[in-house]
Amino acid sequence: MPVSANTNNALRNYLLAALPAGEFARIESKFEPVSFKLGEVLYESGDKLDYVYFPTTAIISMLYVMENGATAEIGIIGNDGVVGGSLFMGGDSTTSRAIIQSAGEAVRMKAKDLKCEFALGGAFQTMLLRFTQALMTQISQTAVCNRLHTVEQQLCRWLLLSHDRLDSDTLVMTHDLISNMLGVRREGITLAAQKLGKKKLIKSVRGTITVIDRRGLEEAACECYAVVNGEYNRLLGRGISRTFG
Amino acid sequence: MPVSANTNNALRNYLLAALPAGEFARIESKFEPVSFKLGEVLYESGDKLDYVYFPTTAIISMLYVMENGATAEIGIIGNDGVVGGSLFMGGDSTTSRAIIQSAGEAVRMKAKDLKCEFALGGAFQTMLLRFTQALMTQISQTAVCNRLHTVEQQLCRWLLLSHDRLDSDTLVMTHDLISNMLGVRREGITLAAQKLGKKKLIKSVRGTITVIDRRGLEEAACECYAVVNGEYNRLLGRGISRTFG
DNA sequence: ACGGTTTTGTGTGTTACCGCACATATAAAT
DNA sequence: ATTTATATGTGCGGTAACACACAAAACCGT
Repeated sequence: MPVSANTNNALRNYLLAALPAGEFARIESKFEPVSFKLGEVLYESGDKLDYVYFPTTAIISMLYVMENGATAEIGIIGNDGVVGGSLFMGGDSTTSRAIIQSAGEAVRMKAKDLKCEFALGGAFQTMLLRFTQALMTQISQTAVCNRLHTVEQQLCRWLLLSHDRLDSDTLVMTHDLISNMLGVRREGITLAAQKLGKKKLIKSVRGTITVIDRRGLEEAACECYAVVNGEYNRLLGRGISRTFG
Repeated sequence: MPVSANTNNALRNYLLAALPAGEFARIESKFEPVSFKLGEVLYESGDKLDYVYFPTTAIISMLYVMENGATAEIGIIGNDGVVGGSLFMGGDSTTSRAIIQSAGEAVRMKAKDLKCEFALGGAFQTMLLRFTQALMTQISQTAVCNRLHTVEQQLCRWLLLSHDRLDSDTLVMTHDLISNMLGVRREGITLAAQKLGKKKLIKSVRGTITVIDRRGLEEAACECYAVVNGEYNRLLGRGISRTFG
């Protein structure tokens, strides 16, 4: 019986890994591993949520879809968080779509189980609330960034947030997909990526973007990235950022 | 001893008014009435929060202030909500400034008392969580709106959100202040307000904006307003919108 | 009634991004 | 190897919002 596989998997999620051993042991049996492909939809706007997902290697993007089909990203969630938090907040659905931005694994938990555990009020509850607070900061900063910054700056922020939640330096992602996330034209991303390429910060080749100069990317980004990263560190108690020195 | 004054005051906040009588009675003594002038700052970005505020007639705007001084609004909170929710979420501060957008009253509660009551896990907790979820929708929609919609549409959304939280049809607010909220130029607001004026939706005269045709304003707005309003109704169980049949 | 302040109105030139059209390059399919 | 699909590059006209500079009101205190 491969219990340890399940366990190790779940522990790749920082939120779960930070739980006291006893508490983790209690809820461990509620987890079920799941695997996702790029572009897969976890749930649509308005869907009743049956599960919450704790990503271990996958990255999920929360997208709002307008009536005319235009999209804009609200937030990015990786192995530092949980998708479907509105469940314990009392809503059973959200107004956004959750889509896999980077293929990988997660563990999921039944909505009912989550609500039970949350109601117990221990470290698990504290952690979920703190993460929600961090997510709110990310969403807020997305709003600000959308208002005040250039596409190039926003691309930097987006790449950094994604890079933080990824093992590799290479993102499997087309300009077109990124343009959906940032809510701009595909050509705008191509242009911005070219500029960043000329500055030797990234390398963009057909369907992949590789981060070359992480430090330089941070400097090219607006303050929004640093604010979000700072709050994640403050609230969740450790850096998932790869910032050096 | 004017206990009833205090009581009635607090009950003008829908969140508190919706509490079961017993629960309200228990926490009633923790409330302290406060009065605010336009432009007053409840707290700055990074400040440690000593109180949470339940507006009764005041309206509060959550503003993000950039390093260069530019500002953008994240959300609007009136008598349908609570300011300082990050307290029970586990952060003791936020990255935004809370500023009085419309003068009026509120009741406040000590941070410590709030945390205690929240931990009890009753209707009060449920309500705080549900409101937080509604607020997240508002913030998300602000992000989307900032990305995809014109200043005129955004002005409509903003006016509607403010109007919903106000007794009067007249907002005491200069174009300059609104421009700070929406993160655009003052001239942009003047132009947009003129257009809405020509359509007979509002009347804008030196420091005040009066809503003339509420229904028309809703039609001129992007879908963002309706989405936010819908979620508030769904999650908080009653409409604060003034939408007619 | 007066001068000072605040608020709003208007014009000019600039810029970032959009929408569209299409050329080119890279990968996958047969 | 050739076709087909997908991804990226590039150019051009259009537009919404910008920055800056003032003019014209509306209100305020004395």
